[in-house]
Amino acid sequence: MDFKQQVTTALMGVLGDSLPADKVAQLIETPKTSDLGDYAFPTFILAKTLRKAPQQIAQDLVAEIDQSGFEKVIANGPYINFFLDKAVFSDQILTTILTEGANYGQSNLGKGGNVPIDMSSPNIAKPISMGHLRSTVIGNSIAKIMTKVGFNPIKINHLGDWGTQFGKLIVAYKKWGSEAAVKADPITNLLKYYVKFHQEDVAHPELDDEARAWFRKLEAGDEEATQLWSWFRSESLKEFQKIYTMLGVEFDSFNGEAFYNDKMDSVVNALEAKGLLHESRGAEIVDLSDYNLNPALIKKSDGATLYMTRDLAAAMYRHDTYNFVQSLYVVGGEQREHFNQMKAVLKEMGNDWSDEIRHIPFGLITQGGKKLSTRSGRVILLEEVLNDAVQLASAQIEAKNPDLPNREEVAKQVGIGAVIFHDLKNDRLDNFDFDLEEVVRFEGETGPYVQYTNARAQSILRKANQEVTMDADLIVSDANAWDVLKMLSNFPDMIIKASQEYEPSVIAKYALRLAKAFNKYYANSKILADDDQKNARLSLVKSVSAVLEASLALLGVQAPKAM
RNA sequence: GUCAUAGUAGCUCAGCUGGAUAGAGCAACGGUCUUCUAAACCGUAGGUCGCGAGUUCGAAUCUCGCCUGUGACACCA
Repeated sequence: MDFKQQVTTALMGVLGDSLPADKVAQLIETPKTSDLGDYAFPTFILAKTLRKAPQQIAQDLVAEIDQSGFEKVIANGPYINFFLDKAVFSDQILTTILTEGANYGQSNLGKGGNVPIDMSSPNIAKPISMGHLRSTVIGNSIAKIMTKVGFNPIKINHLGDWGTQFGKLIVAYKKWGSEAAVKADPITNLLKYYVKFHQEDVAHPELDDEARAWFRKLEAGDEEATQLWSWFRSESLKEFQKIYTMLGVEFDSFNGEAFYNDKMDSVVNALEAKGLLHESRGAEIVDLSDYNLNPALIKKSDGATLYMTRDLAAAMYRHDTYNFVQSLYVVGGEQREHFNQMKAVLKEMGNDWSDEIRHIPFGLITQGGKKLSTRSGRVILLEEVLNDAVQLASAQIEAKNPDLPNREEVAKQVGIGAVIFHDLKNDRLDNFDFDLEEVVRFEGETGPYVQYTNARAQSILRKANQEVTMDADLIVSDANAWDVLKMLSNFPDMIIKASQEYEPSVIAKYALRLAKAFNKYYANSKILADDDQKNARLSLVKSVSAVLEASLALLGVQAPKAM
């Protein structure tokens, strides 16, 4: 039964023709606190047509309304407050969750449509930083959320595996590098060579010429250059894989920039054929003044292609390959203009599917208020942050629960869970200043708080020593349980909201509120008391755990059964 | 300068398709472990919702202007 529909029907019974049903449904709101009821209807809009004070209207309507099926319906000032029948609600929601299990909240809005998601995308030979973490975990969570509403996401790691920096890298490696060092610690040493190159080329500008020459060789398919490039790439990837494993993120494609090398000519040709390409200041551009945008640079004055060219090729490749219903790019907000340009160019080419391309921007991470950058040395290495977090979690377990079995495993789940959750709990667009203590906090509104709540629920289920049955009605009448039951019923709506807004924080905030409601119930009620509602209470605990675990899963956070 | 994005408690943020006394967490202060995991729970204190107009029965929420922060503004990605 749809409870909101029940309220709408009741209202329509007394409103007559004064308001259409969809308008009524739209006006029904959820009061801030349970003591004001479960649904409320404000009567202000009726004041004009009925020529009565809203307070009076509320009273009059309540007197006429059919209250059957509700616990009570009362007038409260200008509002009509509806209190649902708690027994019916309790039984219905708990039965639904126990029956559907992990499928609770699943829908098929997406009808199986393909949704490529451009995410993570680190640069070869450079370490993965906190900035990449955002794209990785946001993209991963969106993929899970999209799956839950029936889409088929395709996670694409658009690696930064091409560009002039590879010329520099090859020069540096040949001058100062060693195979053994790269094999032992690829990222650290490749980065070292790269940095040394930039130090040396100040005094020795001829290095830049060498680098350019090597990059040209690479582009021409020179065997040695290609072999080195491919080796750097695979060593880097191995290193990245360690971090992805820690984060529990998997990809469907690692087609990066290099993959589109042979696909750019056709883009340029197509633009030319449609007469969109213009020469300006020596470069080839597409004019976008109709869109109030700067021109899109397709070719540099030296004839070389650019980021835009490559992304256009990638966009078209993804369209042709996946026939997507949406194409997402989880990329920092500073690239807004770029994606607007890209969509505009595709549109100019006559591709109306360009409307289904969505840039999912996110805020910047700063340190001490300053932007991070590899060159200036302000980098926060993700691996270090994750390791620190695991260590802190381990210390926490030592202090709180030293007898816990498989402590190391749990420390990883909790430490890394804290980092991921911290990144996802706020609006994507919020900037945040990096503070390790803040990121790996275990108390308050954090991932570990949600995990801990679930661990407590699991602990009760273990101690109960009895299976939850659905033989009798699952009625939990405890007042403290009411908010928990209502929170449980909200989960499907939250998933839909999160999917429409591409906002994992919707799920994270929901999980926090559910956990909070459950902890309050837990602190005030004896769940394992032997009375006739014990089975019902256990079904509530089981449902809470199921939904908490499902929520964490949507965020890509693990849920240990004990911690 | 243009465009985008943000400004809510000491700090970090919810709330923003208009609605009932503006909510959390952290930090501070004070309570609760002989009873299901105290990574928890309860309480106290803390706010001109950047500023000023406008629309409305009603504005943190919508419109306009201003101030401040951040980002982007063609040959990087």
